[in-house]
Amino acid sequence: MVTIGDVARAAGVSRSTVSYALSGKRAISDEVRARVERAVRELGYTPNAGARALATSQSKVIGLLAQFLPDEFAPAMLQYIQGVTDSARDAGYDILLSSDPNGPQALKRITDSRMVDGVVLLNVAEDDDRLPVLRAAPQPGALVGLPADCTGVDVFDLDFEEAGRVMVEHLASLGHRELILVSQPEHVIERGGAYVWRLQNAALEAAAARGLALHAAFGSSGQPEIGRRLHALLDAHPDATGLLLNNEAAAAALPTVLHERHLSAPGDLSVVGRYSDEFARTFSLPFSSIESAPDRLGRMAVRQLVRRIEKQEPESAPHVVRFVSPELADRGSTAPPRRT
Amino acid sequence: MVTIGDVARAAGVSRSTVSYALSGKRAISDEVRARVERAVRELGYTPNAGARALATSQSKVIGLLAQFLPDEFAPAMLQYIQGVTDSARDAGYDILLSSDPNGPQALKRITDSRMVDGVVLLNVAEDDDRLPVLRAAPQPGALVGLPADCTGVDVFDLDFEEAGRVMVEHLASLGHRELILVSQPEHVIERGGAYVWRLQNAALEAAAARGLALHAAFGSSGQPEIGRRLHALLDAHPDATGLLLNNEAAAAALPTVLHERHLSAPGDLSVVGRYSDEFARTFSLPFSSIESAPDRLGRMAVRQLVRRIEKQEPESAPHVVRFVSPELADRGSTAPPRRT
DNA sequence: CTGAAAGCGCTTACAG
DNA sequence: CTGAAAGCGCTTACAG
Repeated sequence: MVTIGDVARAAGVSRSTVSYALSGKRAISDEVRARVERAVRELGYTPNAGARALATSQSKVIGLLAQFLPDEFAPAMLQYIQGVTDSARDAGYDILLSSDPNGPQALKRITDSRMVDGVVLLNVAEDDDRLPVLRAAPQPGALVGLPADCTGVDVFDLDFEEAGRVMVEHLASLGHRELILVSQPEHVIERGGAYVWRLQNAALEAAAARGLALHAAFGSSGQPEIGRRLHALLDAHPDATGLLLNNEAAAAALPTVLHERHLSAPGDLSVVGRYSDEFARTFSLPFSSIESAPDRLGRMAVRQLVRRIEKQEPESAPHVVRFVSPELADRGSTAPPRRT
Repeated sequence: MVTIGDVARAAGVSRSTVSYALSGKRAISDEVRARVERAVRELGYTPNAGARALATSQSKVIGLLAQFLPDEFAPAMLQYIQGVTDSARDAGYDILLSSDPNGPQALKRITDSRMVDGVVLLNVAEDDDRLPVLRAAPQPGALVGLPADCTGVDVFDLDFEEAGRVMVEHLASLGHRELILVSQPEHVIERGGAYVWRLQNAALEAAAARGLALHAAFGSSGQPEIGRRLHALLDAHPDATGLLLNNEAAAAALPTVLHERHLSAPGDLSVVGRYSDEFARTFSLPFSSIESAPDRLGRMAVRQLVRRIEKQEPESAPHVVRFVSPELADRGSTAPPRRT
């Protein structure tokens, strides 16, 4: 392999001069710089990442701790990953992707070995067992998802409370009086997916404040269960005129369910989901929905993380907890309820 | 940070002894080993990855070159990624994920800098511009997807030709005489997605051999275009009784299209897709399909790559091109055609 | 069975 | 404006 020594020899300068010429960290005469650049080009020199990391204590790599949980919704995950990798690249960082089911152990190894300069955690649970490890690590961390305790980390999440309110108020203002809310499976909550509660409780409160009936239920995360569940809920609440979905699988299954019941939205039922626009387009989902903005959240997390890594902020600038406000993408699946 | 020197001091031995005790590369007395292990545990020592990589010329990292193309189907991508990361972890490797739109440049940087010991390429095109870079790199590479020229790399792909034949023959044997095949968008082909041709040509041949009419068409990769396209195709070929889908978005859109046309499968139309079982479950797709096995392909690629990296095979063992044979998952969406 | 030392390829004070 | 040298934290021949 070609090393900095080869470049130095070819350019007729010292290795340190090559290093400085490349980093720009001290003034170099135009002539020498040109010779170095030429040698770099001709030899095809790329610095050895391990050597550089060892010398600088900086790897220029960000760790991305994802968990591919069987009962959580995979496609959304890719969008988070995409937001993170894209913005990391823009900032000059590579991504080390871990999907180890043993999150704390993987995180400890990755941070202790100094493979990464910082870490983004996806799928953060209310009481996430990776957080103690992250707080003990020397590198900064950014989370996508809101834990109970946010000390020592930067946190980014959709404002699920506001999302619940927006969903309910949108249908209330159209005149609906009885709604069904289908949430994620109970496993997700048990695992600490507090966002399910956050949306549901806010929706219940908003419904109570407006005098609406809101039937809150859990749904599973795949077929055929979720389809049966939707049928059962529609059977159980025949007078409900609005359906709120905080469950991507339910949204994906709903067109078929409506077909089977000979119903259509918004004629027979107004529907509001909570998922990304990308998801809606790819899966032909014709329902209005709260944009869950996974790519945007991933980008926000990386940008803040990079700011910390590069200490653009004072050493221990206060950590942030930032919520993306929900926006309703209107796809025409809501209308005033049919008079009964 | 705690270094091997700290461990050595705590255990009262030399740094080399610590290294050997940890690697097992030479005999160590039980007593010394115990002292070392204790010190490692108490100090929480993890070797510095950069230093180790520099000393051994091995990073224990595999590069994963994915491309998040806007008109290709995202959810399938996550399954490839999952197969790759999971099997890499099993083999003791971490994953460096690159989604750089400039694939050749990213690949060159990652390999030249010795960040990775080997590379897996996803989304491989017929004439993939990353291949020259990969062949010139000192690390081995494994591909998911079949390029025109396979020299110097290990290649894994679904047997799309056989898939086309299986689809046609399955419907032929049920008595269908006129079929429609919806492929990926033309962009995908122009970009070098030769698998589209491979499946289509084999299907056309099989149809010709059996005396069937097969209307081959392209479809777009998202809504609402793909829905309109399906309607148009069904309008144009009213006598077709079988529908073959080599296009995930089309499969996702079809339930709604059938609903809108008051058709059902297999009563009015027999349908066979080509996608993964995971995809079918998540998106409530009730159609029989050829299993595309993304996770399996990812695993195969990594296993072969690791074998090369670790030279378990003779230095330049012949490179492999391995096809996964298509299996038809029966979800009950095919039947003999309705008599007209 | 163990240790002292060289070397991996960089960066960065230190000197001039 | 440039160079010689130390040092980052490992591994591994070399010696005993």
